[in-house]
Amino acid sequence: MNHRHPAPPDRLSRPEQKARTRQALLDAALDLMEHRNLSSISLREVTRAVGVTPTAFYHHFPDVDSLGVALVDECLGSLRATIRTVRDGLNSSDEVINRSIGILARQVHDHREHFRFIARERHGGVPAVRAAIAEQLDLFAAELATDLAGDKLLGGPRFDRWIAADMRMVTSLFVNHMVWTAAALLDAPPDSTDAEARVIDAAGRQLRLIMLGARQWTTAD
Amino acid sequence: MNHRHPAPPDRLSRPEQKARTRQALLDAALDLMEHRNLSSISLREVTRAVGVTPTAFYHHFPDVDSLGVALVDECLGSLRATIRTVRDGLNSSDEVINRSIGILARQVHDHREHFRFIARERHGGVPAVRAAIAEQLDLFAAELATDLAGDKLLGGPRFDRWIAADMRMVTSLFVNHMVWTAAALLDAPPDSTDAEARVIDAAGRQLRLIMLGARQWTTAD
DNA sequence: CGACTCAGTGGACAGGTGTTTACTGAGTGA
DNA sequence: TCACTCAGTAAACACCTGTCCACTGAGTCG
Repeated sequence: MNHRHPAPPDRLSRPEQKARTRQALLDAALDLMEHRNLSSISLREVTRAVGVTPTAFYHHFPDVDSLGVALVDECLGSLRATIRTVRDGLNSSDEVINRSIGILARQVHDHREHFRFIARERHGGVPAVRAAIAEQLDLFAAELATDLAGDKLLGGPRFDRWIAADMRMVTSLFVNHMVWTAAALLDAPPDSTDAEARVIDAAGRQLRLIMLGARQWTTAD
Repeated sequence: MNHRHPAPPDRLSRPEQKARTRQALLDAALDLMEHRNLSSISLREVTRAVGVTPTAFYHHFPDVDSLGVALVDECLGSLRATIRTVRDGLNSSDEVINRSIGILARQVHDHREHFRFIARERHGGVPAVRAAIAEQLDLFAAELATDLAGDKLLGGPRFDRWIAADMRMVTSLFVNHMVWTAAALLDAPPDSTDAEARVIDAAGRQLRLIMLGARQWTTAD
């Protein structure tokens, strides 16, 4: 038997238990935000849903806004990671478009709450949360810029020749389109594959049209 | 002197007074939403700001959400009217682009609260308000579609030949871009003409790129 | 073992909330 | 003139909120 006891078999260690409660608070908040707003859910509701005392909340977050910031990192961080793992193997630009939208649609389908939260709070919420979202979206745009500049899209625009300012304007166009597409997918009824397909089709056309414009773009200030 | 008294000179008639209070409630709500959210302002706050009893509120709106719906009509209705009055006299497509963005920028500059409200509540808020916003934006897209199809843009895409589905996808692209541009203008500090100019410049480039793509677009399903 | 840490408890606090009820009194139309 | 309408009042209602306080007791470390 162990004469030291750093990790008893069934009972959880203290930091483990704390992390678990913290995660439970995050999950509960996301749940409560299905039909509502970060600023319209109360600290007490969240703790009630988890099954702890209101006071216990303060051991994890100074206030509800900070919990919101943590949620932003959880939601967009995971999406960014997912996208990073599948960014390679680019071929024709149409293929890239279809693939990207497919990934986005799957993510929205699997993590509705995450995207709903981001769409809700992007312009809607507390300054701190908005800033956190803006920061993550800027990271998206920056990563997209390096990917586009580095890789060769067969039959697509020669992004490697673009000046920085134009690069930023086109990546922000893509990122905004992504966020808008996610929001449109959320507005579609969750079970109707038909409505979802329509949104995906329209989004694909829009991206193809933008790509067409980018190919023609002469990069002069 | 008047022997009938339909409108006494200094005192206001009853419906006038009622309309005035109603408008005061709308204005006060918009004011309170400068840093906050429709669902996080309270009925009592609004009435307090106007200087009437909480109970008086119910003579104008059944609840705060309905006030929100009324605000949507006020904000987007006025913008739609403004745009309608200046939609004529189109020339080259670049000119149209610059003109449209100019109008938008001026409107945002003059009615910050209106656009802030729309951006906040578009995906953020109560279902009724979101629906009202979506309806108004669809109206925008429809009007834009008829304008584009009817007029001849010199050097621009021949929109009059497009099929309906593609027309919808491109107008929704424009409307979304408009909303996003408004939001970006709001995020810029209100006094800095420099930041504002950068946003306007980027938005113009994006629209020109989209127009370039539209010109190339072959309308096949 | 024994001292210490700290996640979570339970109760109380002052203050704000939406909505109800009965009322007042100026504006109004016959 | 006179009865009626109805925007706004005043007080009370039960309820929920964030935060403070002193506390408990299991996990942890020397």
